[in-house]
Amino acid sequence: MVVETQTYDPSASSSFAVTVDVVVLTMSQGRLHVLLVRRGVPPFEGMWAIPGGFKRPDETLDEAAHRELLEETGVDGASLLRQFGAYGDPGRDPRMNVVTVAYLAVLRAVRSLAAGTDAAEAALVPVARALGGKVELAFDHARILRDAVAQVRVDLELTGMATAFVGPTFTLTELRAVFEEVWGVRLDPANFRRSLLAVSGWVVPTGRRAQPGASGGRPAELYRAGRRWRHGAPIAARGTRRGSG
Amino acid sequence: MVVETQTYDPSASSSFAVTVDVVVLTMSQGRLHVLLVRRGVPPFEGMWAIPGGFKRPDETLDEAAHRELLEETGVDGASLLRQFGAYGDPGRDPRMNVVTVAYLAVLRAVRSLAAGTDAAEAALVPVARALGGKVELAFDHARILRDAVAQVRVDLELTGMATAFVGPTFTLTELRAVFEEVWGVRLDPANFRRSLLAVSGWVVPTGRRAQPGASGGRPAELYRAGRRWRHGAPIAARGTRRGSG
DNA sequence: CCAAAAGTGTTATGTCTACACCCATGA
DNA sequence: TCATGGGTGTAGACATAACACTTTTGG
Repeated sequence: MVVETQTYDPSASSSFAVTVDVVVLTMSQGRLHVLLVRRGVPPFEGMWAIPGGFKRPDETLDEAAHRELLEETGVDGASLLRQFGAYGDPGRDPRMNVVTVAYLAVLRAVRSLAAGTDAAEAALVPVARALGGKVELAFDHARILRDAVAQVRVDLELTGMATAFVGPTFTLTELRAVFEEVWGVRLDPANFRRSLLAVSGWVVPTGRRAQPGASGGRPAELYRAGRRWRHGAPIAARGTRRGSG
Repeated sequence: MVVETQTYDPSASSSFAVTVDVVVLTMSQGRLHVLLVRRGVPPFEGMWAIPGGFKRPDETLDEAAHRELLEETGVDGASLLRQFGAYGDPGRDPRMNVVTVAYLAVLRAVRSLAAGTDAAEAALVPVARALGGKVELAFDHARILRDAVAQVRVDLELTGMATAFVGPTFTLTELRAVFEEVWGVRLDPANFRRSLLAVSGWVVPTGRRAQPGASGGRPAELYRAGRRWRHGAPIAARGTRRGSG
């Protein structure tokens, strides 16, 4: 058995470029969308890619992810940002050795995100389309996106990630739509409501009510995220599977 | 809003050394243990560290982790190996910019692991001791070990990681001990048995029986891991918490 | 025979699901 | 007043926890 103490002898180490890629997910028109940018230079010129950039030596990986998110979306601060994987296959970038650390950012639909950007360079793409083979992604970004979506499905059950998809106040129907879309299930509104309200702390009623839609209906109560959206599950994933995701 | 396409312009990137650290966890005398190596050179000379080494440009991160595990323990092949985090804080290595990708390896107690090694250079240390402030770990390895243990607790519920702690055949009492130790709970043997056997596929009876201990007792049936130890949970974590972990 | 450990049965309690029903609104 | 969507009640199915009891071994 060889015991190799970690010496970091420079002669034994190759150097890599380290990047941080941020998979920005959001709900738009009831569907899960991902923010993609179109590459303007080779390699993979013209193809869509997950936004990202180089890590600087004087910042942590988390800080680099925050910086990238800010640069790409203008969103700052306590936005939900979660590291979920590192990718370093040889040849994943044809020009140099690159190891990328992938982050997941969950945002509520930001209109300035699509509006304020030249559509040819950045766009919100439905995840189903981005992974459906229609859109060819640069590098190994299809794999990274697949892993990101898998991570969301797990985190939705284990953490309070769901509220990051909706606004500061929300109706339970809006929140339920997040679970239904990400998990590809249909949840009973009555039981969903009880699951969340059974344990005090998940959501807090604001006392205000939302405007009903044009077709009428009783106005829904507005809630805000409670203290303990981390860790523990408000609802279990073992719902009835829908036809498609 | 700045749309920064990923150009990998070398002038914009700094170079990093990339290492792979492998947190080897195993059960020994009923307690969770971690394999640590003692550093023979500065920095942190004489302190304990998580084994690891440099990633080579021509191998994937997973391959690097497998190679490190083989070099450290002699264990090869389909051993349970799982990436769980990347660490790149500036200054985490005082000499150079290092980003490390951390892996979790779960092994059943290998006697050659402790026996075949000079005790001054590698040792199995109880996790409680390694994280209890008694043992000072090099670099940010205390944080990495904490994250690894947190990951095991989650994976034990979400995947079939538990069987990786025991031998190719095992009694249900052995398997239950893994859950009890990692989660810090006390589980009812009767209900634990039912939980696993209720869904066929988790464990498969071999027909053979284990030898009872010196103090007698009915010999336990021997099982082997079933096909579907991934994904889904054989047992939920919401057990009664014990006094200590 | 007794102690110890494995395995089985039983029951009270809790949780989840499905669905019926009531409430508040727009048109 | 009707359609629409939000909110409440409830009975049956199912899962969980607690614990008494039986089985099989060593001494």
